[in-house]
This record gives sequence, C-alpha cells and structure tokens, in this order.
Amino acid sequence: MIEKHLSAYLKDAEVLYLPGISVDVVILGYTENALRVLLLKLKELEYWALPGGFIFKDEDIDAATHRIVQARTGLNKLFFNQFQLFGKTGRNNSALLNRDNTFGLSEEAMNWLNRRFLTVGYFALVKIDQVVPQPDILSERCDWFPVDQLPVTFLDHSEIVHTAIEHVRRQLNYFPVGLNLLPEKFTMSELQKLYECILNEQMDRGNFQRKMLKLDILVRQEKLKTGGAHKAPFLYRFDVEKYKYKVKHGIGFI
Amino acid sequence: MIEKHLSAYLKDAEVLYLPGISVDVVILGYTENALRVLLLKLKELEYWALPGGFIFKDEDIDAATHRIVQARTGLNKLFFNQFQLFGKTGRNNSALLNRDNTFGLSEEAMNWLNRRFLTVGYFALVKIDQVVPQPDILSERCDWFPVDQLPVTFLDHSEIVHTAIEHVRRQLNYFPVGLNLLPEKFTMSELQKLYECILNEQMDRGNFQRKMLKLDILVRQEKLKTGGAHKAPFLYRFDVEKYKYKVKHGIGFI
DNA sequence: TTCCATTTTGTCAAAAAGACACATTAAGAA
DNA sequence: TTCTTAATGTGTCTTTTTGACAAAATGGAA
Repeated sequence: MIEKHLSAYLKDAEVLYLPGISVDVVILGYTENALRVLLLKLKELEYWALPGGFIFKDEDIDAATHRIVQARTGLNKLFFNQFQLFGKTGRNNSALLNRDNTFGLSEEAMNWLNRRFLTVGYFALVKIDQVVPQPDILSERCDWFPVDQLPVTFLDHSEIVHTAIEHVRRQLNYFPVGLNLLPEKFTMSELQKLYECILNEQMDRGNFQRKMLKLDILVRQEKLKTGGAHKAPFLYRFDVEKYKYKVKHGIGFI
Repeated sequence: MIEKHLSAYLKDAEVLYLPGISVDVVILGYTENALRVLLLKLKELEYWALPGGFIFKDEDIDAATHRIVQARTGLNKLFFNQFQLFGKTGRNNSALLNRDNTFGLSEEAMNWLNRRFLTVGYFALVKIDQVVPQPDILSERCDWFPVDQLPVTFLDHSEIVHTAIEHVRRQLNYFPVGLNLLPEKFTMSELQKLYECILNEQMDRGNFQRKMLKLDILVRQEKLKTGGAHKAPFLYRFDVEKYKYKVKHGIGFI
C-alpha cells in the first residue's frame, strides 16, 4: 500500500525537513517536435505528479531541487530556475493518505503530512535523450507528456506546469533554452521548431534563419549526411561563451 | 525594548501562523525622477527592513500580501505580484532578538522566531502620492528610498529589492507599470523618465513618443496649463481597457 | 518685445521584418 | 541513369521600424 512507502519516506520527517513546504520541478525536455514534461504515476492512485520532495532543514532550496532532479533524471549538470511559490489555503497531501488511518503510517508522519502544504515551483531544462527517468518511492513509473496533453494530475500540478511554460515563454530571451533542450548539434529547422513550440506560433523559415544567424551565437558545422530524404541541412552548435553572455543580458530574439 | 513589541506581535504565533515562512514586499513608487522603495526603520536596530509579516494558517499568500501592503500604505486597490522565494540555509531572525534572553519574550515565541525562515518576495506598484506610510509594531518610521541608494538593510532585504527590480525590468511588457506608478494624468516626458528609470537607459524623446503613441494605449488630454516655464506639454491618461488587454499579451514596447 | 528652454512634429537614412521566390541538393522512383 | 520530389540555402523586394537629429511651436521670463 502507498502508506508503506510513505512511511519509509517520512521516517523522522519532523526532524529532517522544513515543515509544510515541498519542491516540485517541471522537468522540460524537447523531442519529436514537442515540449514534454516528466511526470510520475503515483502508486495506487490515478494521478500523475511532478517530481518533487522536501527540503532538509539545513539545505538550500536550490540544492534540494538539484538533488530531486538528479534523482529522477540521473543528470548532474543541470539548468533550473525557481519560478513561483504555490500554496492556496486547503492545499494539502491528504489525497496521498488512505481514508481510514489503519496503515503503518505513524501518527506523527500523518500529522506532518496532513497539513496545509506550500510548494516551490521550479523548472528544469534537460536534453531528453540523456535522461534515464527513475520513478521515486511513491511512484510506479515515469513518462514524458507533451505539455499540451497532460494526464490527470495530482493537486495543482497542471497549473504548475502551465505557469512554468508561460514563465519560460515570457523570458525566453533570458534562458538558454536551445543549449539545454537540444542535442549538441542540431539543424536550423530543429531550432526553429523548438522556438515555435515554446512560443506557440509559426515563423517564416528564411526570416528565422537570417535573424538567428545575426545573433552571432551559432557555429556552422559540416553538412548532415545521415538518412533524411532531400537536401542535407547544415548542423549547428552554440558558441557557448557568446551564448551565455547574450543570455545574461537578454538574447534579443523576441 | 524590541522584545516587548515582538512579544505582542508573536503572541500565539505557533497557533496562528504558518511556521518558518514570512512575506516581504518591495513596495515601489515613483516620484521626482526616481523609482523608490518603502522601507521601515526597525526600533532599536540600525537596520531598515521591507514591510513584511507572517501568513495565517488559513490565509492565501496573496491575501497575506494584500493585508500587509494595505496596513503599510492605507491603499485598498493594489497591483502586486510574487516574484521569488528566498531562504538560504542560516537565514533567520536572530538579529531581532536580544543577545541575552532576559526580556519578556516567551520561550515559545523565541523558538518560533529563531529558526530558519523562508520569505516570499512580492513587489507592489503604488502611486506614491496616495500612500500614507505607516510603520508597523517593530518599526519607528518609514521612508521612501531610491532603489539605487538603499540604507543598510535587514538580512537579505537589499538582495530582495534588487531582484524585484530586475524582475520588473525583464517583464516590463507584462506589468502595467505606467498605470500603477504614475498619477491619473501625466506628460509624455514623465512617462519616458519612468521607463528610463526602470530600464536604466536614456532614450530619444521624439522616438519614445512615436513608439509609445503607436501602441494605442494613451489618450491625449488638454494642455497642461500649470506653472512650469516654457511650452506646456499635453497631458495623457491610459485607455485602461486597451492597456490591460495589451499587458496581458505583452505590451510590446521593449 | 525678444530670449530661452521645452515640447511637438517632421525628415531622412539605416536597419529590421515580412513575404516570397528561386536555385540547390539528396533520396527515392521511374 | 534520369527524373521527381521535398526540403534546404540564399536572395530579392517591399514595408515597417529604428535611430539620429532638426525645425517649428509655445509660453513664461528677461
């Protein structure tokens, strides 16, 4: 039963964790022409949840986020950012607890969990092909979902996802999305499709290329020889130095 | 002594408030060609602090913010937004407590206050001439400080202010800054100076006017007759409907 | 009145954006 | 082998926007 997992998870929670607050991370990846978010299927519940966890009493919030994302993705080098604290009145984890309290969860663990909970929303940008998703102790599996086709989620996790996307969209000039979402080498049209997914609007091919190249953050590589029918496109990679410098002051694309 | 005030303030804190978390609000006003922030001089301490407070256990965080800002400004209709949660390890309110614990503060109140504290950073935009600043129970007076000339502040409050400004700057297109910081009627050059303050860059007068008028959110009023030597400028007000609509999708000025 | 500082409006060249066309090329079909 | 197809690379042309700056207008002050 889920309470058994919770029980293990919450052993000494009162002692270890900051009370009444958690971290939830919108881990975003991009593949097959769609922005996707990693969700966990909760054991014995019909909900999908964001990867999340609690904050140790002597742990920075960013450190907690890093720990959580690393555990779910296996990645070590991460780009992530906090974007909002969620916590309406009445927000709590009671859905995780069985209706009759006859399971192995200690009284203290129940009380600790069953109060109003705030959660800090983070988003992380990852190269989806480098991720090996790992369910956590409360979940039976992980999956990537296109951000516009979410399953039924736990609590306000859908809202958290949509808020994250909107946050990224608004500040697209200030986040290194290409560098963190695309593979090392990519074609111009892959980059364009990424931008189109995030901004949710189509752009002209020629004009996109002209504008993007003028930013002077791309390095053209050799031609792509592999498979794909028709004329082979160039591959590009980012000039990381220039890119990061520009991102700091707003890349100036949108 | 400050503990007496704290004592009153923290009566039943354990029962009333969410533990280990507070709200701090960067209340921004604009006057005399400078963006200013409202700070409170703490009693018996050489620190200035942001208006802040705790969150009742059954209170939405936005509601707490509204309550706090209203108490300090007297304003009822407010524009404010959350922008970041702060809470490095070691962040606590011990500076508020006297070194020897011989004052009237109860053991419980001491313990409640003297732990690691997170704080939710909000910013609010107010019309400075409509504000009647009110010190809170911990402070002896209030003052407006230009955001680039802050006094010595409590804890990380300087960082919170600067983060707020940067947040507003980046998302200037998405916040109704003019509507909330300027008086009902204003001249084009007042609006320009506001933008220059926030963006920290000078702009050409003619070009600013051309661009701003093309947004189609301003309504030209009669000429300004009052005093000021030289040619009288037009007054403008915002077309609130159009302005709010545009702000929702990004006003498109920067 | 004339002067002066400021506002309002206009000009003009340069840069950017938008729409679209045409040549190129690689894979697969004929 | 050649042709067809679909996607890529690049160029052109027009329109719009930007940036720099100047002229005209105006209302108080000298």
